[in-house]
Amino acid sequence: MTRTALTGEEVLAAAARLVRAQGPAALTMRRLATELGTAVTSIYWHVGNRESLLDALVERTVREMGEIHPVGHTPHARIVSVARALRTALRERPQLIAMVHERGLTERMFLPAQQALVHEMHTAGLRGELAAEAVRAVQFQVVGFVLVERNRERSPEQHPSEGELWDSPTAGHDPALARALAGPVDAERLFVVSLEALVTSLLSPGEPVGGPAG
Amino acid sequence: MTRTALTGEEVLAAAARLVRAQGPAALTMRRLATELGTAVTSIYWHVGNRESLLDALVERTVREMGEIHPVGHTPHARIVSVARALRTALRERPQLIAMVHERGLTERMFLPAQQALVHEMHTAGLRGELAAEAVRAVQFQVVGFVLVERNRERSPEQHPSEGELWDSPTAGHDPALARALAGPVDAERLFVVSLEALVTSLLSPGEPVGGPAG
DNA sequence: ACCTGAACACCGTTCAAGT
DNA sequence: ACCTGAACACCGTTCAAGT
Repeated sequence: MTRTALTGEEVLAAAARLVRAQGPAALTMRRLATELGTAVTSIYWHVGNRESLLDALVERTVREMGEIHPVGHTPHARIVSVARALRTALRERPQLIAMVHERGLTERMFLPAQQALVHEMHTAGLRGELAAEAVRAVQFQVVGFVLVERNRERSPEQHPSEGELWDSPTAGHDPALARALAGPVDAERLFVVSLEALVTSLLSPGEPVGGPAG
Repeated sequence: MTRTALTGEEVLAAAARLVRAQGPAALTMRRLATELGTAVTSIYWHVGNRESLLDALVERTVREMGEIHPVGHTPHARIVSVARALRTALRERPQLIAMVHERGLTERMFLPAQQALVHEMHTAGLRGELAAEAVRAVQFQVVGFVLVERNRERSPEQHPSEGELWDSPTAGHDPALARALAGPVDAERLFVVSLEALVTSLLSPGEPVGGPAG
């Protein structure tokens, strides 16, 4: 019945388990202590206060997000593949990613992907500010999309749902559109469509960046 | 010194003031009561518990976000103007928008803009599923961008900043790119660039949607 | 109809005291 | 070096009691 000495790693693992299973609100110091079979105050000795525990948890998630490998034979395809891989990785850890986002480490998390993207932009012939802008555009696109997507999934029951809101009168006599907007979003498809549009535009050197104002 | 009878509106206004001034964490029932000069328990009579108070607060924000007027002479320009107006409105209420997002009412908030966008897509000749997809692509783009943007602003001091991370070796011998990625983001410009790319692609009927896979 | 204080079950955190 | 319980200052919420 005597437990082996508590370690910081052990605390972290239990904390991650709690967050994954019941969300970040369930991660209280007292519950964690019960889970570990120790006094609340022992946790403080190993990982400091709750704030630094969350920091460590998020740090670990950022490390886990490290690897991405572009695939495909053109810069366009390879950029799209990085973006898709990133989306997948983000979607596998929804609560932890939300915590990373809340704590402002989204950029750090994105760095390996950013480096891969830089390489592809160079291959595609982009340099300097133009390449930097292209990299960031893709980054914002992916992270933003995943945040919105996740939000939609977490709250499938909007109080007046899109479905109820998009009855025929408001849809401008376009029943197919009304049906489409009332139905669920094909997020995968929407993601690829927007991404393709963005990447195509970024890699075409003809258009002046900033585009026509109207 | 006797205060006039407390009203639900009064409670809501004080709550909004607290959130705006000190963030959502500062909105505790006890602090709110002190602010209002009443007992904590009075608040419960007027607005129910904390959860429903936050609901009401968010509801009010969604209502406030109602109006947007497209400007410009082409559908392209008018769509871009709606997106920009929306971004501006979202950025004026950062904490409240975060709360709307957390509570899953982002869609409801976007509805008036969505209706305006549908109109413009129709004018541009898009119909049915294609139009619906275009509307949603713009919606995801704007909301996602603002979420990322807001996150970056809230945490300007990344522990290893992008600046430190992008020293010359990692940047692939492109000092201008390194400088650009190390510096601050021109969010306005990035927003417009990505948006222009997206809208241009959505409104061009030549390209098959879904694009080349690589 | 509206307001109140007391009480309950939770929090995070500190600290002196143990081994 | 590691663990503990007691104590403090906070929470949200309920409820019986007041007017």
